[in-house]
Amino acid sequence: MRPGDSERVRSLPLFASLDERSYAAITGPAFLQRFPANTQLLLEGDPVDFLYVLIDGQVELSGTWNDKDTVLTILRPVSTFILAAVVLDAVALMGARVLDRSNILMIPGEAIRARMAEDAAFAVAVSKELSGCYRGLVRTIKNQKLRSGVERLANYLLQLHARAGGADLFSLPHEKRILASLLGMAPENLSRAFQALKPYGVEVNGSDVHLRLVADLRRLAKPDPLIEKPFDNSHEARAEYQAEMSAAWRSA
Amino acid sequence: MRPGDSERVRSLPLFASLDERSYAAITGPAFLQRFPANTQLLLEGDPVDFLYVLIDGQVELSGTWNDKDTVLTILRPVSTFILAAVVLDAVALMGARVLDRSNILMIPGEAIRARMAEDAAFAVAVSKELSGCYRGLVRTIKNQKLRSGVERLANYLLQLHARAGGADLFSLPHEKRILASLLGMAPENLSRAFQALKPYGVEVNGSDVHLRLVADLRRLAKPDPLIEKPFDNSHEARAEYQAEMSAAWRSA
DNA sequence: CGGCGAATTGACGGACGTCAACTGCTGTGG
DNA sequence: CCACAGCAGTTGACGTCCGTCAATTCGCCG
Repeated sequence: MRPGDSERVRSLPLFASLDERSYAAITGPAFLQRFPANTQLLLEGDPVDFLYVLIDGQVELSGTWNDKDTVLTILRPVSTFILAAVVLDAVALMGARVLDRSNILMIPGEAIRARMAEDAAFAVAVSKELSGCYRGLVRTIKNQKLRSGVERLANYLLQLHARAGGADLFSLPHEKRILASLLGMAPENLSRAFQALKPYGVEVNGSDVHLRLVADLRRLAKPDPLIEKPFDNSHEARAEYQAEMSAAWRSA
Repeated sequence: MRPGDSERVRSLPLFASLDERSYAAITGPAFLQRFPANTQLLLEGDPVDFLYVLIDGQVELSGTWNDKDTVLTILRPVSTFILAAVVLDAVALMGARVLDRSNILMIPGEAIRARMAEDAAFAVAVSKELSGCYRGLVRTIKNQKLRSGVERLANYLLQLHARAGGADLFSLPHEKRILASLLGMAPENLSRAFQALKPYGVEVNGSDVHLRLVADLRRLAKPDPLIEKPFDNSHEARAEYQAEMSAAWRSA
C-alpha cells in the first residue's frame, strides 16, 4: 500500500472508530492486490471469502437473470463492498467486475466475523455501515419504481453536478452503455433521454456535460433528500450520518 | 402480550442468541400497542424513535415521490422493521402503514443502540439481520430491473405456492391494488397479467388462486435462488442462513 | 489504413400507464 | 327490505415510454 492509502483505509467509517488491536487483527491477514480492467472478481452465486476495499479504480456490481444483466451500482474509491455476504458467510447475490484497473484490499471474511464477535465497537461500526448500505438500496428502489428514465437521468446529472462542487461543467464517470444500465434503460434510450434534456440546458459532448440551466433542470428532476443522498462536503456531519452517507451503496 | 407472543419475539433471529441480561435491557423499556387498520405509523422523513416488531397483523412500507407512491414491501408477523434507521438514529426513508389491525411491540431506539455498544453478540445479531435485509433489497432490485410485470407476478405466485406448502390452491394475502403496487404495476395491469397467465394454468377468483399447471408456470417464471429467497420449512438450516432468510425484507 | 466497438438515429413493436365505463360487492340509511 | 353510495376489480381504447433491430457515424487502437 502506498503511504496515503493506509490512512484512507483507516479513516473509512467502518474502521475509523476501531482501537489499534482490532484494526491490526483485521488488516493483519489482509492483502492488497492489483487487478486489470475487466477482471471478474465475483460471479453471482460464488461463495464470498473476502471483504473487499476498493482503494483505487472502479468496480461494478451487477445482476443477471435470463440472459439479461443490469448494473446495480458502481463503486468509487474508497469503498468497502460485499460486506453483507461476508457477515452471513453467504454466496454473492451480485457479480463484481473491475471496470478500470484497480487496487483492492482483500480482508478474509473469517477475520471480520471473528473480530465482530470480540469487539462490540467494530460490530456496531459494521451495523452502521450495513444500515447505510440498506438505506442506499431503499433510495435506489424508490428511484427505480417512482421515476421515468428521463427523470432518473436528470437527477443523476444533478448528483454529478453537486459532486463536482456545483460546477456546471463536469464529465460522466462511466461509459454511456454502463450508465444506461445503471439507470435502468437501454443505451439507445439514454441517448434519447439526453436529447430530451436539451431544452433544460443539458449539453453533452462525449463524456463532457455542460448544465446551462441548472434551475430548470432541477425543476424537472425534483430531487428529494429521501431519494437522493444529500451531498455534503463539510466535515461537521454527525458520525452516524457520516456512516450512512459514505456507506450508502457500497456494500454487500 | 399474550403467552405465545413472548416466545415468538424471543425466538426471532435478532433476539434468539441474546443472554437474559441483554434481552431484559431491550424489552424492559418496550411496550406493546394495538393499532387499527389504516394507521400511519411513520411518514417518510419522520425521525425514528422506535424499533418496531410486528407481532400480529400486516404492515406496509411505502415510498412516495411527486404525487406517486409505491409499496416497497409488506410485512407479516413476526418481523422487525425500521432497524436501519434506528441504528443510525436517522429519519425514515419509507412510510409505514398498518393494513390489518395489528399488535406491534415498540422498543425505544436508544435502548437498542445502547445495548449494541455493550453487547457484541447483540451487535452481531443486528449486523446479521441488516445483512439479510440488505440482501432482500438486492433481490428486489434485480426482480424489478430484470423482469417484466408478468414475470414478476408469475414468480410471486410461485412464492405463495411454496409458502402454502406446495398446495396448488391458496389465497392472495393482500388486496390486488396493493399487490399491484408491490409488483410495480398499475392495478389494471395486474388484471391483465393474470389474464396472460391463464394459459399457464393460473385461475383467479377474488383472492383465491388455483395453479393447475405449476410446471408450465415455473418454466415461464424461471425462479432463481439469487432473486427468490429459497423457501425452507426445515429447521436444520445453518444459523447465518436462517438470519438471512427470516430477516430478508423486514427492516429499516 | 482498416477494423472494432461505442454512440447515435430512425423505424417499429411491445409493455405499460391512463382514462373511462361497467360490474359486483358491501355497508349504510331510509 | 331495498335503494343507493362507495369502492375494488375488470375491461376496452388509447397514448406514451421504452426496448429491439438495423444502419450509420465517430473515435480509438492496432
